[in-house]
Amino acid sequence: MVKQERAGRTRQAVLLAAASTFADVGFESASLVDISRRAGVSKGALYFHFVSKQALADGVRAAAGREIGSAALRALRAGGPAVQDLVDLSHELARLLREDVVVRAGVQLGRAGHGPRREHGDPSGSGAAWRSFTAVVHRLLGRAAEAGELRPGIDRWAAAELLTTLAAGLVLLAAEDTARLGPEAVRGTWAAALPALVDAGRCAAYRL
Amino acid sequence: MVKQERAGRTRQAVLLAAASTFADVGFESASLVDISRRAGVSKGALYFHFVSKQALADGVRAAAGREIGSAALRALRAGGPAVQDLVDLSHELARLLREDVVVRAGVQLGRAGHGPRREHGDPSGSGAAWRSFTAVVHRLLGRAAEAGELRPGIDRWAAAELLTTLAAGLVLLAAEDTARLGPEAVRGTWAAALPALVDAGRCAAYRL
DNA sequence: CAAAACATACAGACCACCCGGTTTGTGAGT
DNA sequence: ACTCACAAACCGGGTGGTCTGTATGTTTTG
Repeated sequence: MVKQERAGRTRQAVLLAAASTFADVGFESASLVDISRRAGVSKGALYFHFVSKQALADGVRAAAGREIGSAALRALRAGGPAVQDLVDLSHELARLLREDVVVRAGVQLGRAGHGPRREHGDPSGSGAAWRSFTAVVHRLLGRAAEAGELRPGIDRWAAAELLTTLAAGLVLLAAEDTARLGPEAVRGTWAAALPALVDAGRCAAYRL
Repeated sequence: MVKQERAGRTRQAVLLAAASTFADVGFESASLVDISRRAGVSKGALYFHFVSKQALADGVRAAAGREIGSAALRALRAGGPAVQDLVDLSHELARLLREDVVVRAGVQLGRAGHGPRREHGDPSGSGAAWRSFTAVVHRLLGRAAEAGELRPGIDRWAAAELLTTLAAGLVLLAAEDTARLGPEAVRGTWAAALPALVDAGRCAAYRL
């Protein structure tokens, strides 16, 4: 029952090595020997912390989910103009995707999505992740609508799904060209998409 | 020296079986025995037509590329209002993705993108496919701008990349929920996104 | 010293690819 | 028209290698 703190370090090392390997070559092509070598531990140590390869992937996804979730929470709590908060959130997520291997591996594992077929309950399919992303966006849009920031007569759910689709598109395209997650690229996307949400005249009011 | 026509049939059968298998379980998890069983031929026949598993995947991608390319060409040739042509093209692509296993497998193979690392020349990375998609959209937007359909002062390249990103997003999200490629879903996306391209008043002029 | 944490060796399975052999079609020669 | 020779097309078992997961032994830590 005595947890050792060294264990935490190796667990983290394994998680990091796994994330970087998954991000590099994908789930199926990643081998556990390779991961354990990168982590500087043995396969036995790996299996001590994660009972299976799938559990390892789940661990990576969970860690990525925690990071993304906390970013979303911060955006919900920030009390600025809601659309501005939305823009800021997108930049923060892009930064995570650029710089954080765990996040990158997490969404990448969601993309391929070919483990054992997720069944009905499906608590961990990446579909749920995107749905909750849409929900966050929808709440921010609600605040924006109250403040009169949005074009009148806009369907907030449709707009939220639009932004979700855009985010998913960036994720997909970034797999081939990481520059699409750079600040300028995100800014450009916003510049093109913002008129769908906000009156053309007011677009200049936001710092993209 | 003389091609037999039975060969064409088996080659096609193998291609179809491979597409459906790849679409189901992904490239890595697909086994050649399984594919040949589904095609109703032997492993030897498979290897007669495709020298390697990678070649098989390339064949599927090429076939999918041909279908998508011809749809794009049709859209470029159709002489209607350019924005309407764009909408119609999107519906056609969505239909292909819904109903055509080969197309579905083709983009799916592009998504995972974890074969032997594509090098510099990279003629077959899916990045190139998306780029040429952007180019098609850009040309259609050019026609639309000439006809005065677009909002003034729009950056056509940025708009084309926006639509490409949207398409990529739909592809990614459709992997989890095929309904997103249904006509109503596509229509909804257009309804939300069109104001970014066209003056709000004129949106009603298009049949989404 | 006991349990936790880690290492090593091995078992069992799978898979891509190879290869010798068989069948099927085709065109030339008669 | 009929055979024959040859190549295209197809078959299916074998092979080498790799991979996940387990079983068992060793060190580290509270």
